Formats: sequence, structure tokens, C-alpha cells
Amino acid sequence: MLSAASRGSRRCVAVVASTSRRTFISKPSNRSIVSSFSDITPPFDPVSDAPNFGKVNIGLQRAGKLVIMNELLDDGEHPDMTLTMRNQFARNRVHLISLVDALISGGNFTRARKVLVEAYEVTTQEEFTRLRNDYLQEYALKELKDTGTISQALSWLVTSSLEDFKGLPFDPRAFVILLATACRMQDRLRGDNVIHEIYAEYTKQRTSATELFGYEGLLSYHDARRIVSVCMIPEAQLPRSFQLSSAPPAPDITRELDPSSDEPLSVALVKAQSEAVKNILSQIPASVQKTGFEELNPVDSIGIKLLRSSLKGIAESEKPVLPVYGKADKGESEADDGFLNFEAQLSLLPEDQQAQYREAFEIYNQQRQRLLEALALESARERWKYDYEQMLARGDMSVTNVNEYLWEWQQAMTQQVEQEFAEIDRLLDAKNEKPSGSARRRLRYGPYLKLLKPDKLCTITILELLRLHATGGLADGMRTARAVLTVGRSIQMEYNSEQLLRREVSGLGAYKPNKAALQNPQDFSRALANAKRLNEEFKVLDSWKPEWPDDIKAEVGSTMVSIFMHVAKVAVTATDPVTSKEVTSLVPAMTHSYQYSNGMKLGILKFHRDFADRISKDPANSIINPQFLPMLVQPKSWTSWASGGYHFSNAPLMRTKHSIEQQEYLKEACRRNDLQHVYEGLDVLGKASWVINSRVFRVLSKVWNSEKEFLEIPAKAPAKIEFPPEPPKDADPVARRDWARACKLLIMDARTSHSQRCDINYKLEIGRAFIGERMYFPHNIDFRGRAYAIPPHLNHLGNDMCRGLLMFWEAKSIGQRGLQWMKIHLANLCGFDKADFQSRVQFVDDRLDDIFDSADHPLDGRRFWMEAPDPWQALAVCFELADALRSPEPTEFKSRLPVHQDGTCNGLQHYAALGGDAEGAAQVNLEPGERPADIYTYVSDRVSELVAQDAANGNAIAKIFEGKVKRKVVKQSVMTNVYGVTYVGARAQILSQLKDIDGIPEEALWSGAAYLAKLVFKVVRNLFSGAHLIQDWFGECAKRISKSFPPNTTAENVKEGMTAVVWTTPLGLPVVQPYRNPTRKQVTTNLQTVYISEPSEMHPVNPRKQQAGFPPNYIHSLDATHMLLSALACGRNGLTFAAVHDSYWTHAADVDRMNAILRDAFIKLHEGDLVTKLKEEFEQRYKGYMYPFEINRTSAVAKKVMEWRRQFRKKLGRAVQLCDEVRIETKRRRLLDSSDPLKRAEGEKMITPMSIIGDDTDLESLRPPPMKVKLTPRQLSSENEELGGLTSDEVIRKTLGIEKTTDELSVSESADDGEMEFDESLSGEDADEVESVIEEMPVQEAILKQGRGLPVMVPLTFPEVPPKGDFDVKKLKNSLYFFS
Amino acid sequence: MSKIALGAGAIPSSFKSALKRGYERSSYTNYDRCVEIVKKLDLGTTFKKNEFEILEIYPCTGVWGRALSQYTNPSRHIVLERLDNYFAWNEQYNADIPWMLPIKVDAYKWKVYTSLLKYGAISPKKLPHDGINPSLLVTGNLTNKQGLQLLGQFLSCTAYRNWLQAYGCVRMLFWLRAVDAQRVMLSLHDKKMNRLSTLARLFSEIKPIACVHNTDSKGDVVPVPDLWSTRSSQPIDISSEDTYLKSDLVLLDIQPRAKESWEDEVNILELEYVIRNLFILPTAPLSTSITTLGSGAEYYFAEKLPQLMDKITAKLTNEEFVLVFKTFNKWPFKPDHLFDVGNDVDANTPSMITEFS
DNA sequence: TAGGTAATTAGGGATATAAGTACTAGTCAAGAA
DNA sequence: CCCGTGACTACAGACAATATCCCTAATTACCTG
Repeated sequence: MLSAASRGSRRCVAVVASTSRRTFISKPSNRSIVSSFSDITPPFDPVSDAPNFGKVNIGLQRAGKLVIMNELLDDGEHPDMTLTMRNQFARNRVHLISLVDALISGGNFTRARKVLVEAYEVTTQEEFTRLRNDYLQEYALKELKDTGTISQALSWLVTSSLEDFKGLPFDPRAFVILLATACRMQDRLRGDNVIHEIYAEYTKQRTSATELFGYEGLLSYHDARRIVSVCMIPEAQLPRSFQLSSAPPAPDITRELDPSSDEPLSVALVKAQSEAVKNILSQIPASVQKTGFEELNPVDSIGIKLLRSSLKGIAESEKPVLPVYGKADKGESEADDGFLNFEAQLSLLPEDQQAQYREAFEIYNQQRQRLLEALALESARERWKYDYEQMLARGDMSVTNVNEYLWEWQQAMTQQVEQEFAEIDRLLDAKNEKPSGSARRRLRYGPYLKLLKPDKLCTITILELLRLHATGGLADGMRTARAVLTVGRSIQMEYNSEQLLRREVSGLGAYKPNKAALQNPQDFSRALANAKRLNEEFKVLDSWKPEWPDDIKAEVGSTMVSIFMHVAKVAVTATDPVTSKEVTSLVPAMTHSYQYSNGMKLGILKFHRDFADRISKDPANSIINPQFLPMLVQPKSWTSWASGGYHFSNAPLMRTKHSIEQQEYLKEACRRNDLQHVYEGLDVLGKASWVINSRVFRVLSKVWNSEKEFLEIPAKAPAKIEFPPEPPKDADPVARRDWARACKLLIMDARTSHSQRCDINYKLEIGRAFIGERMYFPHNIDFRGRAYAIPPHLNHLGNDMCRGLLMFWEAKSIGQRGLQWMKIHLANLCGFDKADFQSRVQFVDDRLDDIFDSADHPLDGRRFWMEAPDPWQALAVCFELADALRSPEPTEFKSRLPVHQDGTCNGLQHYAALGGDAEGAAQVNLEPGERPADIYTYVSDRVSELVAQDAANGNAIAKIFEGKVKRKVVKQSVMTNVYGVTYVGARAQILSQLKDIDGIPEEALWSGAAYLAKLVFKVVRNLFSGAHLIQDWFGECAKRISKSFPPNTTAENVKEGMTAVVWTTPLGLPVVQPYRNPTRKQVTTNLQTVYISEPSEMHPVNPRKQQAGFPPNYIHSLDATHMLLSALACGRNGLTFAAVHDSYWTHAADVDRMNAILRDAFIKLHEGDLVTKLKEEFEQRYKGYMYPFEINRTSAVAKKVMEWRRQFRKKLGRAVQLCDEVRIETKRRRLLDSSDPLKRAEGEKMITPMSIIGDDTDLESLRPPPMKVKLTPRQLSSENEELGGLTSDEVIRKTLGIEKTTDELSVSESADDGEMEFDESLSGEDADEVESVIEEMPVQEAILKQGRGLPVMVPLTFPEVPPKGDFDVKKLKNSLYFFS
Repeated sequence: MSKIALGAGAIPSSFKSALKRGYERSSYTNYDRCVEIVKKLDLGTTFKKNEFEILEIYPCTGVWGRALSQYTNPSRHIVLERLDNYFAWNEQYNADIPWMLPIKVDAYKWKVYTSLLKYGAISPKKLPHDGINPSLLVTGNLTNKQGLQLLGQFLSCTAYRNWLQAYGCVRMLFWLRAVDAQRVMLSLHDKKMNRLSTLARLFSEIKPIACVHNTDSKGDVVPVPDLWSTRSSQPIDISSEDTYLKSDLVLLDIQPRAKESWEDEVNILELEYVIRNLFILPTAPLSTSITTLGSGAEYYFAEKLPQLMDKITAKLTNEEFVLVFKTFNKWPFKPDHLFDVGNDVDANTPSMITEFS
């Protein structure tokens, strides 16, 4: 048990040093950029004309400011993290934290307090303080509501600290919470007394009141002033914002406590505001208004358009008014343009009005965004209900729409959930009843389940299951484990959002806004001002809810899923096999079943076939889960690891993989303000506004509704698969197997096309909902820093179709250069991207006719666009280009089209820059060149040559593949080669490419892939020597690190003690490789047990993955840095910027500027010697760590070490473990480093393996000599070979001494049917040829292997970095094809 | 006729090391005891001298095959084995058995048997399924993981009555690891009743012929399979000391049942599906485990077979299983297909993958 | 009412599951003799 | 302690085996002085 004092001294992370403070200036550069292609000189002068990066001090000068987990045992500094990771209560910890939170929110204060006391023992101080303050706040609020005072809360604050929490005092925030609550007391006089009392208590702890006013958002100005006057606090102790001089204007709304309402404030406010909005909108000229403000659209999946109308209707009815749905929602009319031309139409107005309307639009969108986040679930439900009622009104009970089912299920489920709630309550109340198995489980998940209202729980469950069905991989089923966890997670997220909404204003309950003040705005500007003020009231406090442990999610989820399965029924019809009559029956819509895969059971949930069929067919309206949709307003700027993006949903900054280690590093970096540039970069990405390309959408929609196959859209499959007839019962097993295989293939095909159709349906539906809307994609990052859009399904990172559907909201005049770039862009999309720019422009100019045709008759024309590798994007360009060229002044044309600039083999670009590798630089366009270099084409050409050679020499496989080796075949393997792909992996990659090529016999695929993989490796080996050196260095470092132990390793923590590879990107983002071996266990739920890992526990690292993952991850962290850096600079220079990792997008007009920026960013990034810096970081980060080094067993030193171990073993009385050596060696080093000469002497006397070796000895000299490894041919492989390359059939024939008969040939063929025996397809001669390829590989390495040595723990050092070449990355400045 | 009593030590070491690597199959090596076993089997009543063939797979040391062959005198004894060393060894060991013909093929492959039949290596008579086929005796050494797989396939054939079992009820004598034998042999009342044993029980009569009976260092009996003693046929005790790799082995005599009329009313694929799925929840009452058969199954079966709903899957009798099969066959809403299509082939769904360069 | 013992249960670890091993070879790590 | 055997096979977005038996620890029930 830890005393309060020691708790206080614990720190999570030690700051190693803080030398320099970074500053940056965010002044945008307004430099004009020279623009002409005939002008080969670069737009920027490399030296003097750099774009303004505003002194972004990218990281490398920051060495010494790393986040390093300090784990020095001897200092007695247990970082919280290691404590929580290794605490024996660790498993309890996360459970207790989320349980306390749930109990508080559920209003169960008695239990909450009890668990809080329990939690004290196992949580960190920070966690605990937050929990206790949460409790205090909610408790005080409750008391205030019930009794009008908060005396009990106050007395708890006074006494509990001593009684329950070992004297851990409350922090100032706790007092602020009470003070703010006291300010809400109706009885002002009593309120003042309480305030005084609280303050008196506070002064017992602290003298200055300054801290009290430091919590943003808790106290309003007026509250603060009141406290100041009541407690007579000196003005000097107040922050500026609370001083008298900064008094805000009197608010337009009166804040009254409305205990009866539990509606979130923002909703209440927006509803109240609707009149004002209506007024504003009514003043917009008709021409603008027509664009969709009032117009109802027949399709409204998510409720956005519902909101459009409900805003108008709310004032009268106080309830959302449903839009009137027209006829079937198919056809072209649906593509209403919404606000698409808002700006254009606005530009017709006088300027001052423009500004006003823009502001109105902004506010309008903000309101809708809030409603979207707050009410989307309800709106989906309303839609179901509406359809259901329509059905009733029709008087026809046959279900025509999925929604009608959904509403029935929703209702039935709600009832069941209410019963479940009652049961939970009964159990919670029943004190002395002994809980049985199911009761115990109920008690465990009950508090969580009850956090949401039953109807909401049900809606979430239904939506989530439908979504999983559509996207969960299996067509007619989903993994149970995934389903229950996803539902559980979704419920938690909804709870989090609700809490955020609830707390949004000072966390002090709901208010009734003064409607009168809003409904009669005197004039337009006053209305605007009102609306603006109200929006500012929505400031959401940073609040982070603990994540529920997975087992809780699973239990909550499974409860809901099983309720769903219990009540959801569909009517199905089938033919009775006996009577041959049609029978109809009500069956569960979803079944719980199992499958075996490799002998292991897999729980799956399946929707009934008939219902599943519906989902892929019916418009996906109202089954879209609205939790992470694109936003209507700019995402909230990122300000911390937990805050940014959505306003009322918690989306984390980083997608961590259940790794506390990652989270802790991130939090610490965040705390230290290291992530400002990351935030800024992400904000730029988030600020890019998008709109659905409605013309592309219309084409897509038409194609979709035809239900025919089109490009990558599979045709609508019939509900029932037509299987070939089953072979007769006594058929040969071979026939039976072949039949089964054929069936399974059919099933799989149906499955993939089904899920593709579902996926496309989903995307279309989102697109349809957002048509004509300005939308934004909030972004977050993976653990390496790569950015991703948070909204799933439809975003610009998706496939060609998604990208084709999206364009920028903002339109920019393209200018001459922009027109060129747009043409180049089209050429690129058509796959013509290897030529110089001029040729690409020419490529497009030569096809203008086709392009116009595609734009005018996309479906019934010549369909030029469809032949492009990226057809939908090509179509979008066709439209845009046609418009531009036809406009009177093409260069004035305002374009919204994003134009891409893609890195040419971005990974190798970074490698070449890291190594200063001139040759490599030229291959990947770091070096300026006349034409773009393409490394993939180069490799495929070289491979083709080799294939041709082999073919000429009679190699059968080579003959098959002669002339078939295209760029695409080798591309992936070439790229991944420097990331450490193995022969097996490359072979698989090539195989999957070969499958798509026509004219290759089935049986040659495999041997061909193997053959080509070998050739690719052979070509690449000599090509990327510089990159390989660095890659090897990365690998060696990662290997040493992942096998090393920190100095405080003990026998108990030796498992977890091994080390993950951690580094800091130049932007200051700490990257932690999460690869560990998770231990998983079974958790019993209502449906089945699920097998999940225990996230709160620390698992041993997986050195293999750490090593294999480091090279790609490091390079990716660099390209992420480059991207964010470019984003940041683009943002500061006023460009719209979007990116897909190594493909950067902007308006056509701005491509030149973007190119200049991204090149500069790359130069900036690589100016310093990153590899050396990395080495220095490692040395600093892993100072004092030890790793096992193998020394030659036969050496004298090894003998001595072994002798020492024998002695040491006697002393210990047990076997010596490596961690013992770490400990003793650490002790010795500490003594040697001591300033006390006595201690130093003591240290010198100590004998350890390292002292035997000698601290200054060159370890390399101790390596065991290389050993010859005898090549042991595997018994198994020799067993698998057919006798002398003969088939078994021939063996039998020969053994029996039967001569080949005339009908032999046909017989043997039929016997081999289905069995793939490659040996046969190759004559012996050909096989030799393959051998020859293998033999040409350097044999020495294969046979001479590092011998096994004696492992000795030595201090962790790193090999020298490979010498850097003389390529100057600044040359890049003139390289036009770097990104192109 | 030379009787070579062959202990483990008598096997040439070269052969021994070859066996150890990756072969994993054990084998009984006590020739005298093998003879005893053959005698006990009393094969002569069914298999007349020179009027039947033996098909032996994976002979391993070949001791059992030798004894069997010598004492039953088949017209031909085909041995399927892939180890190089076996052939050299066999040449000297079984030189005196002229009808023995080893073939170097992989007995795991189905098409091997097709070829054997095609070339007349074995030529069993095609007989109706009303009794043991006296023209072919299959034996083998299924004492590794692969062997268990093979056993499952042989048992499946007894259900389909196809492949080798297409010739009538072909008797099979298989050496198995004791644990595997136990799994197949479980009786109705055993809690551990499983898929394989149910299949076996439905279509064949299985008897243990020889069984390990070890004593440990203290002389106590090591309890291996406990059920043979209760069976009518008292198995012969053998010791794992006398086996290759010192493993616990059992020799099972599998005699396929004569065909019954219900077999025509069910689909074997459905039968396998039903058994497989019901045994996912072996201890649950049928009312629960039946749900794994498909959507709505619980209602349909509760209506058709109410008397079975409270029974535990693992305690269903043959007759009750047959009822379930028949009922399933007539179910209008049975699933469209009965395959467990693994989701392992999540491979390139072309348009779903996001395109990164 | 306290305490001791019997009885029950919860929970963790071990094991079996299915059934054409898809293909194959080098490397690294846990495990067993 | 050494050696044969087994798992994995570039990274990321996007994670997932389950039922049952058997034994032990822990808790409850029950009994008695």
C-alpha cells in the first residue's frame, strides 16, 4: 500500500532535458509563384525563395527533449505506468475506473463511493483525482437538484479525504466544482454562505486563490465575480479574463435551471433558435434560397435534410417534423444540388450581404452539426417509425421496406430491454439474495447497460448489426466476437457523446433558454449576433471517459445482441420438400451459429438469407450508423490526445492498438506540447472542405439502380445461389471434393459481390445524404503518424469510386498552369504517368474528343473514361475539363477538382535521402531529370530480359511468362523489398498479380510466381544497395532493442521487461511499436464465450515483429512527417490540402505552389542526418539497457564468464538468470559513475561478466567464428516428392509391371484431374534451369552462418550508421518529377 | 517359414533414424503377439486362403503385416509406403512372402486407390452392402495425426458407402494411438461422445482387438482405455514397450454395418452437417443445440420432435439421430448450403481494398 | 455469537475440435529430453 | 545444456476460437459449544 506522500512523488514520465523551446511564426507567405511549363527552371529559387515554413523547427535540433520512460529502480522513481502495468491489481484497475464512472453517471452514488474507495488502491493519482472530482461534481449536482443545497457534498469533501483516502487532499478543481455548483443555488443568500464556507475550507490547504480560477470553462465570468466578492479575494489573484475590466456584455439568454428537462442544452438552444434562423433564412434572396434551404428531398438517410425542415417546424411543434416522403426514391431527380452553388449565387449579391449570408450559413451548419451529432439516432428511428406507419396506413401488412421491420424490432426490443433493466434494478436492490451465475453477470454489466435509455440502446444495436453485416467481411454472417464487441463499443461511444453534451456548459445541467429574446429579433444583424453568442456557449469541456474493458463491452454487447436475436423475426417463404407447397413462416432474422475453420470453432451471427438480400438491394437509407459521419462544419482543432475532430464524440488523436504504452507516450508528448505541429497538420487536412460530385453521383446512381455489373460494381446476385447438382451418394470422394470446392467457390463469389454491393450501397447512401452539402473529414493518425479520415466508408482515402465522388467545396480559377495540371492529372488517372509532362498534356489533348464525349454521354457514349485504371476519377476530370475548355475563358474557370501529386516510390525516396545515395536518388526522381524515372518499370524490364534469356535457354516456365512481366507484377515486391519482405511474401504478392493476367495456365501460376520472385530479388539486390544497408542497420538496431532489458529488470518483470522500439519523429511524435504477444482469455457472455486479450496487462514484446516492423514503420513515420509538414505549410500558405499518405492533393491552380512546398518540406526533413539522429536518440533513450550478446564459447573470456556464473550460482542458491546479470551489472556501472571515490572503488572491485570481458573491449572481436551449417534436406520434403518425378499412378503401374496401353494417356489424365502435380509439367531439364537460378545466388551466406555463442548481457550499443553518400537533398528543389 | 521375433532393438538403426524424422508413426513390433492377435481375430471364417487381398497402408516396421499375411494367406498383399528405407528393409524381412507387393506411393492420396483398382492391384468383388466383403481386407497403421484424418475419411466412406466401401462392407483393421481409439470407441453413455464416435457407431461395429496394458515401475496398471473390459471382446494386452516410439497403441476391428433402410431417406451431407453442428454444444439439450442447424430450427424441430428437445446431444441414440436426420431432410427452411466456408480467403476483393501506391 | 468444518461454486488451465494437409523454404524462438 | 520442432512469412488502415472438463481456491452454509 502506498502512502499519499509516495503517490505524490510518482511521476509517469521523466523529462530528460528541456533545453530549447520551439517557436514558430505562422505568417502565411504571399509569394507569387512563377508558372509556366516551358520554363524548366523551378518555381522557387532554392536558396532565397523558400516558402515560409514559419520557422517550423522540425525536431532534429530538439534532441534531448525526448519522451523517455524513466524506469530507474534505484531512484525509487516508479513511473505510474510501470506501476499500473505491473501492478498485481492491474486487471482490476481498468474495471474499477470504468465502473466508478458508470456508477456515477448512473446516479448510483452509494455504490460509486464504495468502488471509489476500492479504486484508490490501484489507480494512479491522476486517474483517481479525476474520478473523485467527477463523483463530487455529480453528487453535488444531484444534491442541488434534490435539496437545493450542497452541504452534504461539502462535508464529504471535508471528511472523506482523511477517512477513505489516506489523507490525499482534494485538488483545487474539486473546490471549483463545488463553488460553481453553489453559484447555481436558487437561494442566493444561502448560496453565498456556502461559497464562503467552501472557500474557507480551501484556504486551509492553500493560500492563493489563483489556482481556483485557472480551470477553463468551469466558472463563468459572473460566477467568478460573485465568488470574488463573497470571499473578498484580491483582484491580483485573478487571471485577466476574470478581472473587472474584461466583463462580457450581458447575455441575451437568461439562464434558468430547469430541473425537469434532461435535454442537452445545445439541442434546446438550437430548437429555440430556429425562429431566429428562420428569420435569417427568409431574408436570403430567392435565388439563393432555391438552392435547397427549404427544399425537401425524398431521400434522407441520416436526417440532415430532416434537420433542414425540422429547423423550420420545431418552433411550432417542439418536435421534429418528419419530411414528407415522395414516391420511391430512385431516379435521377434525387441528386438535388443543395448548396453546391451557394458561393456562386452569393457572389451576385453585394459584398456586405455576402458576408452576412456566409455567416448565416456557417451558423446554420453548426446548428445542424450539433443536431446531427446529438439527434441522428433518433432521426433514424423516426424514419423507421414513419415507414412503419405508412405501411399500417396502407393497410397492407406485407413488408416492402426494411425500415418497417426495423421499427417493429425496435419496439419489441425496447420492451425487452426495459424488462432487463427491471431485472437489473431488482438485483441491485436485493441485497441479501445470493447471486447466481446469470445474476452475477447482470450485476457486472448492468451498471453499464443502464447508462443509455432502452430505445437508444436498441437503435444502436440494430444499426451496428446492419453495418457489420454490410461491411464485416462475411456476406451472410459476422463473427460473434466482433459483433458483440462492436455493439459494446458503439454503446460506450454513444454514452460518451451524451456525457459530453450534458457537460457542455459548465457541466451544470440543463437550461431553459429565453425564447422570447430569440424569437423576435429586431433585425438581421441582431439575430446573427444572438446566434453567434449561443454557439459560443457550446464550448465543450475537455473530458475523457475511461474506455470500458473489452470484457465489459462484450457482455454489454452480447446482452443487446441476444435481445435482438430473440425478438427480431422475418417472414420467409420456401418450398416444402415433402408437399412441394409454398410455406411461409416467421423465423428469427438472425441466428447464432458456429463454423469450423481448421478445426477451431468460430461463433458467427447470420442474418436470414431473405433479409440479407434486402439489405444489399434496398437503399441503405436509415441504416447508416450516424456515429462518425462527415462533418458539416470544420472539425474542432486538435488540442490534445483526446480532443479534436468531432464536437460530441470522442475520437482519439491516435489509433492505438490496445497498447497502454503507446497511449502513455502520446499523453506525455501531449502534456509537453510537443504535438503542436501534428495538430496543425491534421487541422489543415480537416479544414479541407468537400462536396459530393453530383454529376459523378448521378452516373453512379443510375448504374447502381440498373443492378447490372459495371466496372467494379458486381451485378446483383440472385438471393439463392445455383449450385451444381450433388454427385450421387456413392461417387468417388474426388468427385465429391471437387463438387464441394466448386460450391464453396460459388459461395465465396456470391459473398464478395454481396459485401461489395453492400459497401457501395453504403457509400452511395452517405453520398446521397450529403449531396449539395459542404462537408469535412476530421483526421486522426495511426501510431506512426500517418493520417486517416475518421469517417469510414466514404472518404478520399477510399477507392477510385469514393475519390471520384468527392471534390473540393471551394472553387478556384485554374489559370493556364492549372489547366495543364488538370490534363496531366487525367493522363495519370489513365495510367499514362511515366512520360514527361509535355507528353502527358499531349496525351490528353489528343483525346479531347473522347473526353467531351465522356462528359456529355458518360453511359451512352464511347465510354472513354471507363478504360482508365481509375475510371470514376477520370470521369470526374472529364466533366471538369469539358466545362473548363468550353467556358469562354478556360483559365478563368473555377475548378473544384483535386489534382494529385504522387510520390514516385515514396519509400525509396526517403531511403535515398537518408543514405545520400546519388544513384538511388536518380532512380526515384530526387535528382532532377528530363523525364520521370520509374524504378518499377526498370525492374520489370530487367526481369523481362532475364526471362527472355531463360526462355531462349529452353526454360519452360520462362517461356510461359515471356513478355508477360509487366510493371504491375513486380511493383509491390520491389517496393516492399526494402521493407524486408521475404521470398515467400514476395512470391505471394506476385502470385496474386499473376492471377489477374489472362493467358497463364492455372498450374503454372505457382511455379511462375516462385520463379519470378527469385528473379525480382536477384535484380533488386544489386539495385538498392544503399537502401539495403540502411534497412539492415534498422533491423539490427530493432533486434538489439527488442531483446534488451531495462536496468531495473527483476525476475518478476523479466517477461514484460523486454523493450519495444520507440523513436520520435522529426515533428515530435513519439512512435511506439505495439507488437507484443497478447495473452487472451475466454470471457463468458450471453451468447457464447469470446476470446479476447486483456488490454490492461502488459504483454511480453514480440521481438520478431519489432524487428520486421521497424524499417517500414520508420520510413512510414517519415513519410507521415513529410505529409504533415507539407500540410502545415500548405495551410499557412492558404492552400486547400488533402493527402493519401504519399499522394498530395490540391486545387489545379495551386499545384505548382504545393509542389514547391512539398519539395521544400522534404528537403527540410532530410537536411539533417536523420539516421545519425536516430542513433543518438536510441543511445539516449536506451541508456543503461543491456542486451544479450553472444561471444565465442571457446574463447578464454567465455570460459571465465562461465566460471563466474558457476560461482554466482552458488551464492544465489539458484540458477543464474540473465536479469540477475543485468541487475548486478547495472549496480556496478552506477557505482563506477558515482562521484564518491569510495563507491567508485567498490565498483571497480566488482566482478561481473562485463568486467571480465572488459568495458573497452571491442565486442565484435568476441563474436563466434562463422560456422558451416550442414544443409539437412528435410525428410518430409523428400517424402513428398514422387518417385523420380513420377505420378503415383505411374508408380503403381510400373510396380505392377503393366505396360503403357494405348488408352493410357487419357486414363492418366483423368486420374490426375484436379491434382496439381507440377513436377509433371516440367521436364527434368526445365527443373534444372530453375535450380540454376538458385545457384547463382551468393552461396556463402547461406552456408556460413553465425555460430551460436554464449549470451552475455552487455550494455546496449548500436552499430555505426552506414556511411552517408554525397547526394545533396537540396538538388531536389529542381526535380519536377519528384512528386508528379 | 521363418519366424523372426522382432523387438525394437532388432530394427536397423538406419531405418530407425529415418522413421524418427517426421514420420511420427508408431508400430507394434512384437511378432509373437501379432500372431496371437491374428489368431484371435479368426479371420479365416470370412477370408479364405488365397481368395482375398490385403491392402496395407503405412506398414512402418511391417511386423504386423507380416504376421497377418503369413497366417491368412491372401492372394495378394499390397503395401503402400513411401519411405525409401522401407523397401530395402522389406526386401530382406519379407523375402519369403511372395504375394507381398510394396508400392512406393502416398497412401494419403485418394487417387492412389483409384489407380490401384484401375491396374488391378486389388480387385475386390462388388457386393451388396449386406455383409462383410470377403474379398478385401484393409489394414494399416494410422498412428499419427494424419492417420486420424485418414480414419475419419474411411469412416465417412462407410456412411456414403463409396470409394473402398462401394464394394460392400469392407472390413478394416487399424492400429491407432490409444487416445484416438478411445475417441472413436466411446459408448453411448459416455459423456465425451463426439462427432467421430457417433459417425462410427451409426455405420459400423467396432471392436478393440489389442490394447496397451502398461504397468509402471511400481507394477501398477496404468489406466489406459477403460472401456474394452466391459466389451464383449476381451482385447489382447500389449505393452507400449513393444511399440515403435514407445507409444500406446490399440488395434481396432472396424466392420461396416449392413445397409439399413433409413439410409435412403437421408442425405449423408446433411447427416454430417447435423452431427457436426450438434456436437458443437455436446452437453446442451437439443432445444438449444438445434439452433446451430439454421435459422428457425428451434421452432421447427420443437414442433416435429418435441420428445427429443430435452435430451442431451451426446446422449442421443442411433435411432434418435436417425429421426433428426430424417426431420432435417424434410425441413423447408433448411440452409441453402451446408458448407463451412472459412473466411480465410479474404483475398483481393478488388474494389474493396483501398489503393495505396 | 464465534469459530470451525463441510459443501458448494467460481474461475483458471488443459484439451479437443475438423478433416484433403492449400503452396513451400529460411529463420527464429519456445520447449523438451 | 543442446537440439529438433514449430510458427511465420514488410507495414498500416481494420483485432479477436470456443465448449467442456477438471482441479483448486474461495466463499458460503451449517453446526456446535
